[in-house]
Amino acid sequence: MTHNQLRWEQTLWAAGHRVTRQRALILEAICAGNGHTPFGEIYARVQQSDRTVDRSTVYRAVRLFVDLGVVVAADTGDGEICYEVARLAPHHHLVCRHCGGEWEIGDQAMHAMIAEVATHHDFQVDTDHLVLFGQCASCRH
Amino acid sequence: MTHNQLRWEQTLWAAGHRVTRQRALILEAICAGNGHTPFGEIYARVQQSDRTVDRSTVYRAVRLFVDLGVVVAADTGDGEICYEVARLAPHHHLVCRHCGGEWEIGDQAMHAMIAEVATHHDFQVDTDHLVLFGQCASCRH
DNA sequence: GTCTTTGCAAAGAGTTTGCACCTTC
DNA sequence: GAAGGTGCAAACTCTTTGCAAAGAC
Repeated sequence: MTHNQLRWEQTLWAAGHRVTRQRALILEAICAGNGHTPFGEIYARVQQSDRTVDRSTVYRAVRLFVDLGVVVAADTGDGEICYEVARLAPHHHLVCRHCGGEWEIGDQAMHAMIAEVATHHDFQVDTDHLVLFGQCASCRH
Repeated sequence: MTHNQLRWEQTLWAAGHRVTRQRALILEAICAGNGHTPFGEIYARVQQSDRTVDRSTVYRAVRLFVDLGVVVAADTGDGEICYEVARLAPHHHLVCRHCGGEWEIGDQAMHAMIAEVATHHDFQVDTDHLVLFGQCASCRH
């Protein structure tokens, strides 16, 4: 939720980029959503704080954050790319097809799957952000 | 590879749609790729058979096929939506981050994961098409 | 003062829509 | 013959780029 200020500022600085008010606003907007935030929503949130920030600035900042690894780009499955601040522990999302609800889960559930794929297909799965669709408990009743 | 003619024609017909030459070409183009086919490639293949078929026609046909369940839309992860003819058995894809290779796997590997999510999160995963990223055997050496 | 970043405007790619004509049934 | 599909053109959305002015350091 709160964006570890020191960290991203250092990361930018170390890569030779400047720390600006706009970039702070944009990162704040990405943090504001507790899950995945599509581009349009990031822009909308930034606009609420400062109407003068341009779309192109948001595009450039988001791309920069992704390139630097401060933000992770994930893909909700319908082709819409969503953004989220990078975290240490890999995690995944459950999305209900019916109500559209989202839940976050750890990656314990993936361990067995990853092991199976490793042995049977000699492939090292390295997915830090899966989106699994299905039906949530309430929608199933 | 071969598109079960009777089946899709019946499906269209049953839903009150017409079977046309263009739709046949478009479905053939989707089948032509043995894996995921992005929109641009579908269009390109259709164009090779018949230059007069319009882009909008391909868009409309693909959407219709997806709506009717004849074709499945999947998402390779980078925001590009790919299409594939629907099959009975659910299956998933492994994509190597390094060489870009693609492998198809069955859904046995998912069973454990699905069970885990069902018990721990009370969520019925219903994902018929996952794309898992990682490193293939050759690229790991 | 230098070098990056920003806002603006314009261009570009990808996708959708309206409509007159054509095709399927 | 009626209902639905097609091609064409235009519109629309989303994203990127060039450039002069503003801002970070």
